Amino acid sequence: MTYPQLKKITMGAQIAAMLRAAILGGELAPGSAVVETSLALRFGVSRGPLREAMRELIDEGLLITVPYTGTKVLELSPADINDIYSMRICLEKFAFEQIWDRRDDAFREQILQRHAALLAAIDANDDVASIEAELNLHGLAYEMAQNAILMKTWNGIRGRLQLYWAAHHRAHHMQGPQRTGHDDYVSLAIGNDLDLMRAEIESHMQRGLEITKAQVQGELSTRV
Amino acid sequence: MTYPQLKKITMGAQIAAMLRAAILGGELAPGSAVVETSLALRFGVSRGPLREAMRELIDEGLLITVPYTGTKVLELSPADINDIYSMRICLEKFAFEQIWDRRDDAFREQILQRHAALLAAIDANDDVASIEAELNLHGLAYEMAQNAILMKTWNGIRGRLQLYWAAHHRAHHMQGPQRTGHDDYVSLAIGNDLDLMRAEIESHMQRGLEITKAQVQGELSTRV
DNA sequence: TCATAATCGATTGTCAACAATGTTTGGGGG
DNA sequence: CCCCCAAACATTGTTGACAATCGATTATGA
Repeated sequence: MTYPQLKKITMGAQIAAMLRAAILGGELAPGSAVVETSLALRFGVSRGPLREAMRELIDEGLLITVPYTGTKVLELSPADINDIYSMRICLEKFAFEQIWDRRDDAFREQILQRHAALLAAIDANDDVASIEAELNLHGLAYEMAQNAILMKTWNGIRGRLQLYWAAHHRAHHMQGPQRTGHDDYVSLAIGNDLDLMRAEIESHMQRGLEITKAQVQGELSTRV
Repeated sequence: MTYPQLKKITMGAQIAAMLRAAILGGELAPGSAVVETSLALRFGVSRGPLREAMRELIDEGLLITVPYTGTKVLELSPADINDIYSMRICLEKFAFEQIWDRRDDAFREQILQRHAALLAAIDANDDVASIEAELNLHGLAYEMAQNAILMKTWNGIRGRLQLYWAAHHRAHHMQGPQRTGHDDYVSLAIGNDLDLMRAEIESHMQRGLEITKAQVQGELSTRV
C-alpha cells in the first residue's frame, strides 16, 4: 500500500530541487546564464513557479540576479573560498561545543555510518558521491545542534562548497576527498577531548583550504 | 540638481522594505496572519510583486508559510532566543577576530559615533530607535568583516531580535537598552586586548539573554 | 448526542499576456 | 577609423483571471 502525500508539494518546490541538482551536478556551470523562459519550457511549467524556484536558489546563494537584466550561476572567487573556510572553522567548532555533552550512541552510530559511506564513495571513484558524503559527514554535528539559524547558515555554506567542488572536479580533475582524510576527525568526534576536536577542525579546514588554493594556483598557471 | 537612480528598483523590493518596517514596527504582531490579497490591496500592487516581497521576508526568517494555507509573522520561543544568543556569541567573537588587526581610525570613529547615537536614542526615550541603534552598534564588526555569509547570517539574527524586542517592548513595557550597557563593549572594541573583548562579548550576551528570560518569566507569571 | 461526510469560504498556487528595462547591434557623422 | 545615437532584441517585472488546496462549518445518519 502506498500512502498519499499529506501536504501537496508545490511545483515551485519540486522545480527548485531539480534545478539545484542541475546546478550542483554541473549541467549549469558557474557563470552561465539562467533564463526563466527557457527553463520554464524545459520543465514544462509557467514562469511563475520557476521564479519561485529560482528565488529559493538565490537565497541559498547558488544564483545571483540583477533586476531587469538576468540571473546566472554563482562564481566563487578565491576570497569567497577563504571566507567560507573561516566560517566553517567557526561554525563547526560551535556545533561540536553545543552537542558535546549530549552525544549518544545514535550519534556515534551515525558518524561511523556516514564515514563508511564516504569511504565507499571514494573507493568507487565517484566524485559527486564523495563530495556529498563528505558534506553529509560534516553536517551531522550541525543537524544534532538543532539550531535553526545555524542550520540555515550551514546549508548556504554546503551549497556553495558543493557548487565549487563539483565544477572544479569536472573541469580540472581536481583532487577529491582522500581515503584517510577523515580518520582523525571521526575518532576525535566520538572521543572525549573537546580541545583536541577543536584543533582537528582547524587543521582539517586548513588542509582543505590549501588543497583548494593549490588548485586555483594550478588553474592560473595553466592559463598563463 | 538631483541625480536619477542608476538601477530601477523593482516594486517587490520596495514593498519588502515597507512590509519589513510594518512588521518590525509592530503593526503586524508575531503570530498574526499575513494575507497576500489584502496586503496587495493595501500597497496598491498585484499579488506578484507582493509574493516576491513576502518571499524575501520568509528568507530573513520574519515570516513563516505553509503551502496552500497561509503565512504569518514569526513567533519566537524561549528556545529560539537561546539559539540566537549562543549564535551571537559565536559570530561576534568571530567578527572581531577577523577585523582585529585591521581596525583603523574610521572604525574607531564609526563605533564612537554609533555609540553616541545609541545614547541619544536612550535619552530621548525612543524604544524603537534605541533597539535599532544598539543593533547598528553591534553590526559594525560584521560589516567590517566583509564576509558575505557572515553578513547574511547576522541580518537574519538582527531581524529576529528586532522583531522580538519590538513586540515585547510594546506589549509589556520591557526594559530597553541601558545607558551604561555598552561602555565596556565600546572601550574594549577600540582597545588592544582581544581576549578581554572576547570575554566582554560573552558576558554582554549573557546579560542580554538573562534580561530577556526574566521578561519571559514575568510574562508567564502575569498570565497565571 | 455523537461521529462522519459533504459543502462552503478563504487563501495560496498557476498560468498566459502585457509592460518596463537593460543590452546589443547597426548606421551615420565627425 | 572611431564615437555617438537610435532602434531592435532579449530578459525580467507586473498584472488579472482561473485552478487547487486547506480548514471550518454545517448537514446527516445512527
